[in-house]
Amino acid sequence: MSETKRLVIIDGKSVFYRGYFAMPGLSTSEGTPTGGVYGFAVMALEVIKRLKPDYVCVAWDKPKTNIRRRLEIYPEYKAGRKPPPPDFYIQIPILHELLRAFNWPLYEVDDYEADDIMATLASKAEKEGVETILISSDLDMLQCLSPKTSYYVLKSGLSNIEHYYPQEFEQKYGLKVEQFVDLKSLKGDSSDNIPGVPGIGEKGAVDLLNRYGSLDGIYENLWQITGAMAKKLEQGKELAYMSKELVVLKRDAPVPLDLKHMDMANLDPHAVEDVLRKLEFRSLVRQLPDVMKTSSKLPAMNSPEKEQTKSQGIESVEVVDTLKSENDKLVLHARYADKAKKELVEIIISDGLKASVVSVGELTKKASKISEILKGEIVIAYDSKALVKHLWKAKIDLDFNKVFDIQIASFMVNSLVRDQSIIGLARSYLDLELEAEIVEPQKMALYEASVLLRLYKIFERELNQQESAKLYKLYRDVEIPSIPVLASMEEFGMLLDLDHFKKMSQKLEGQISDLEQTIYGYADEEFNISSPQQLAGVLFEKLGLPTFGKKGKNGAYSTAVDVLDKLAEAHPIIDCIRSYRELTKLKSTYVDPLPLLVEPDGRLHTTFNMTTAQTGRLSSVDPNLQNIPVRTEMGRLIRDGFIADAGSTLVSADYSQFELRLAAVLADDTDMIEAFNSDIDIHILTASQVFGVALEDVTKEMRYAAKAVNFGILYGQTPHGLAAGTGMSFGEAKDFIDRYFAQRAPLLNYIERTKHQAISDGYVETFYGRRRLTPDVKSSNYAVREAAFRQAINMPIQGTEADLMKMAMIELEIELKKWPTENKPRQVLQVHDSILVECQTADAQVVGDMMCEIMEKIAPDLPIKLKVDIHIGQKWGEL
DNA sequence: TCAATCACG
DNA sequence: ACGTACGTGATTGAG
Repeated sequence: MSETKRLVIIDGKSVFYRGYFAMPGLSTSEGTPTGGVYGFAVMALEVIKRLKPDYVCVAWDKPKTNIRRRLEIYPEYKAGRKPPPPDFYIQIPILHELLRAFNWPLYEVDDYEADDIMATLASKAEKEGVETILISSDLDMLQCLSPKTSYYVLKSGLSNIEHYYPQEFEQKYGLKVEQFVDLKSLKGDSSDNIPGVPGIGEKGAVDLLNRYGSLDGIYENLWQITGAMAKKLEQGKELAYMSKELVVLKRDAPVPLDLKHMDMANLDPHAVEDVLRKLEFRSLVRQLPDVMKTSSKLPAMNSPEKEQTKSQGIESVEVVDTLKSENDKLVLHARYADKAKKELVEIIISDGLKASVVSVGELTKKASKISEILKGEIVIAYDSKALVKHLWKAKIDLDFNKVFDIQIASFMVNSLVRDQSIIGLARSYLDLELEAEIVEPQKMALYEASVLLRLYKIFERELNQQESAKLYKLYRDVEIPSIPVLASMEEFGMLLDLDHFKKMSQKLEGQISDLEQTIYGYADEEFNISSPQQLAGVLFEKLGLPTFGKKGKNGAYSTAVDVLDKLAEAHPIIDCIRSYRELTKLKSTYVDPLPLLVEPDGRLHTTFNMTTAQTGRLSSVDPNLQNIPVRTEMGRLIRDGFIADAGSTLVSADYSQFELRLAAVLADDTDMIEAFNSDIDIHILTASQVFGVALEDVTKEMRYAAKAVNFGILYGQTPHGLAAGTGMSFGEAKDFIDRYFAQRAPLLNYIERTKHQAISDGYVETFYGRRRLTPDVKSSNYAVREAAFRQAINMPIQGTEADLMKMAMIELEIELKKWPTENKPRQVLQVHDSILVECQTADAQVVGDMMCEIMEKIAPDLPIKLKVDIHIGQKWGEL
């Protein structure tokens, strides 16, 4: 380990008060109040146990009258603060006694607040090369953050702590630490009564600082700022600079950094015990031996399993090639700088006994060594998709035949576990409390790596539970192999026509403002059309339109499309509102944000989530490319902005009637299967059967009704829902469904069978064994229970679709990799029943044929013909 | 942070 | 008398 020493500086009063309010009225049997001291003692023991400091000291706030410096600047500073309660002063001598026992010096200085003292000491420690951890509850301390100084913020409640390194700060605020003071100067702080610039809040301040860098920067560039913002800034200039003086911490407090007097080596455990006993803190006395015994800087994790004890003392080693596990298993873990996992910090390779840490900068240099080490080993990872994308950048490949992904495994074993993070899984499966706030980020990854090894054993066994090991097969042959396919799609991305988006935005802008004016005209007032509340007010109160009694949870009348559709005849404003909704949705969700997400390669890179949808489907985020509009004319124009590169072409392959075909298979409905296999229009067939007319006599309306039921059935629809969705009356809908099931008895049988399985087995599953647990079918709440049944009915259908799509993508990828020419075709997107490929224009036809072939033949064992439609074009919108 | 709304399959 | 179609993600307004 390194030689770096660690100093903890505690804001004494802040900690004291936290205990005081958390333990109101705590006292000894003699009646001495001890709440605040207790809070301090709890914190002190935590500090020793968790942080293993080499030095500790305490800073103390002088009473308000002694902070002349700030009061001279602004007499209202900290106005409104209540004086300390009466039993506060009684406890101070007791606290001093406790501090003496710990041998922790206490610093208080006239005219300097505790914050200033802490900042001063932290600066001095930094110069000495000492790592500092600050503990307080005032966010002003954040300005002290540096690579060597971190900050624990105490929040309300006893265990509510947030730990900040500069990294966390920058992530949370989107600002550099140096900008913090300017942020406060702008937005003010009501708790300290710091004014800031009136009218500017957090968001405005952050925005300004991002644009102009600093307070000075903002005022130098004031001429660039327009409108209300400029006015506010101009008028608030003096207040802003005065606030800055109040906020900025003084680092010249006359206190020495006297490490000898803070040294933990001087702590006398017996003296501490005596004081704690005297104060009747019995539970703390009991904890004491446990707190004092550990001295290592890298604490061992508490491990319920004996077999692993040896491996818990992880150490960081320099030389990567000393790592070669004895049992063919290595954990490969990544630490990221951001939540989206876009920026890698380092990777950790560990066999459970020791660990190597490779920073991102060294990754390429050590690539061949790392590849060699991983070769032949089972590689245990969490979110290997995010990880492998970073490895590929460094020219390191992963053999996914040997990868065990904990996140995927956990999700397949039980997707209902609320917290599927590593910390959450450690809690659920290992009964281990890993507190992210307590462990430093740098070491957290090491802890997590050792946890992953233990989770591996559990999930490996769980996946193989059933005699047939169906779930494990699905995991090994479908889920894991689809990871590199998806990773490669994410990495490749989709090309955007930025010019197209710009033009569209301008066009929409104009149309929307026209609609606004028309709507205001009808309403005879200006209001926020996007606010359902205000809109309801205009429609139902001012214009007196009928409400159909549909209300939301907050009691307001609904203005959703189905309501608006019914009102279309009643007032011309309705149609404008429908258009307004459509256009603003398109503009603010797609047209404006998408171009901003384009990366330097001109492409949009989504992330596919494999562990979100409870049915096994993928989801797509940042951005979501699976809900790009297509249903309306305007919407489809957005797809025209998704294009193929020069010389390239897009090819799409869509499964036709995918879910209905699968429902037929799962229900073993030979009529339906036969119809699909002979290419009969299923909705016409259904209509003819239900209405009792010949195929050729089925009208458009009859087919439409039949189609609605065919789809509704997949979700367990009720007569009421069908009526609402189609405009039938309740009686007609009920009648229709009855006749439907008379013709499709196997489907009804499937529904009953599935509901029964959900109750008796506690889960339902897809054709390939993917499971969804169904505890809610036993709920005593009618609505919850019925909803659970509908989910259970739908899951095998939607889930089998998801399984087959992944298989198809894996097969397709294998074939595309064999492509003979330099520019191989690439899969770029999956949207539940369709796959999009970008390829050389000359290859398009052949690629289309190949996709069709692979997808239709993906499951020869399935007793139904699958049908795939191919489309080719330059723009997605053309397909 | 939640509810409402609406985009997709 | 209930409460009414499955699976997602993003934006907006409002407390």
